[in-house]
Amino acid sequence: MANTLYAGVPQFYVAVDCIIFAYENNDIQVLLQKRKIEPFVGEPTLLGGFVGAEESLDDAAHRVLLERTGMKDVFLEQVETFGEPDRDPGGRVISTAYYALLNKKLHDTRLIQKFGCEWYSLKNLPMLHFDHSKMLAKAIGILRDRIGYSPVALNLLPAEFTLTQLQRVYEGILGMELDKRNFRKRLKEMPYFIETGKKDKSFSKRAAALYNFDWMMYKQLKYYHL
Amino acid sequence: MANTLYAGVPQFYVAVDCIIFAYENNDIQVLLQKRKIEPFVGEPTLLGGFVGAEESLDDAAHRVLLERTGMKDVFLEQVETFGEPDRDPGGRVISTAYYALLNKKLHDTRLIQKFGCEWYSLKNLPMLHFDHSKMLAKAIGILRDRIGYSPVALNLLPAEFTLTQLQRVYEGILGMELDKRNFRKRLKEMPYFIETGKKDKSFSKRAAALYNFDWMMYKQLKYYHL
DNA sequence: GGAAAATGTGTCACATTTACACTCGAATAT
DNA sequence: ATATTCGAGTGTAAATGTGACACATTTTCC
Repeated sequence: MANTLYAGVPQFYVAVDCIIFAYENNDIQVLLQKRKIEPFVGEPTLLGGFVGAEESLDDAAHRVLLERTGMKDVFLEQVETFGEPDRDPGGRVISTAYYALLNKKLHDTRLIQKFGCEWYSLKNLPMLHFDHSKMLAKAIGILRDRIGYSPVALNLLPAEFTLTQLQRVYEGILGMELDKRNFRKRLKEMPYFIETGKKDKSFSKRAAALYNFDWMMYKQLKYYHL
Repeated sequence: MANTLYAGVPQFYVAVDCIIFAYENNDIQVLLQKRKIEPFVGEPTLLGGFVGAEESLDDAAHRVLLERTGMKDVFLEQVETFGEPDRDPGGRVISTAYYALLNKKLHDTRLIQKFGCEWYSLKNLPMLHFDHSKMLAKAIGILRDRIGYSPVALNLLPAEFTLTQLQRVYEGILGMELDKRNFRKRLKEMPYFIETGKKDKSFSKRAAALYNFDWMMYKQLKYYHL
């Protein structure tokens, strides 16, 4: 026994559950997995996993992402920890929810199929068991809030993107339409949105300008303005 | 063994740590406790406790509050969960941080003395061991954000309060001075700040009007405006 | 009765936010 | 080759919100 110091103190299973967001076809989506164990076998569930003995919570969430989607360095942020005694009928499990924002083009579609994962539109989410619907709702709330003052939504797009794509991402997250001119006006005031000079024709007849985001400049300006 | 389902999965100690805020003399304060076990015996530490086998995280935080301050029904909100493998040298402990806002007049001063607790001004906080300084910093950040769109700061004041007191609470939390007229102008637009008709002379020569906050009206209006 | 200390009140300049409609360029169909 | 279609791209005016600012009032204390 390594821990004699806290002898007698109860111990718990600790898990992470990931709310994985992606963007495709003007639509924000969430990745859910068919549950493999009782109860609720076959029903969609958040992607979760137990935390390893020598693993941090963040590492566990990154590991779950890597195992299921094949992606490293995915944007992850903690949502909240859920610890009701009866939240999981299989045992006393504390679960920390994370949300992830990933570029759907870079994920491994075979891997997610192998795990029985499927993308669901934010507009048409199924009911989830346990407290997973609460986790999901909280994650959406945090994300909606976050994009108001942080450029995290860019994690849902390729490095080069059009302004219309970015607007669609915001609209999908917020669940409302935005005014094109006002949206673009605000971006123009931010010097870290860089026009690459390239054009994208795949979404329109008239080509749209491709931009990228200068994260270095963003961080420096943000730091400076503290 | 109750849990055969997750056999072989590692288990962890689970704790809560509370960042307890109060207001007194134009000053926001945090309650810290002298640590009783090695390492760092005698140093100030956040008020923490292990979660019981049949207890939720929220319940554990409320219990810690009750044990140490004698207060029930204290405002509590989860901050973040910390789970680095080496965060506590005494064992593998996951800890969920909570912040609490309480009316200092109602707490049991003898009880906190018995536990070796002391109030520290936000303006003059000591360094804390483990990840407790991170927890504290995060809690302050969340609180600063929260008071911008929620009346939680009222939990730091008695049911009847003057507008100057409330302004001092905001100033203490934000760490900056606010304009009196603009502050009061905004409150006047909110119908759930009710003038009681009573006056308070204890803080000024000219008496100040006492207000209370109609939580019912607040919730109803908020709900309605969704 | 005068000084000190905190309460309480309104306006104006400026910045921010919102609403709104047409031309441009390229592909496609006739 | 011409017309049609579709998304890209652009500016202005009105409304709203925010921030700065100064003095009279009431009571206590000396």
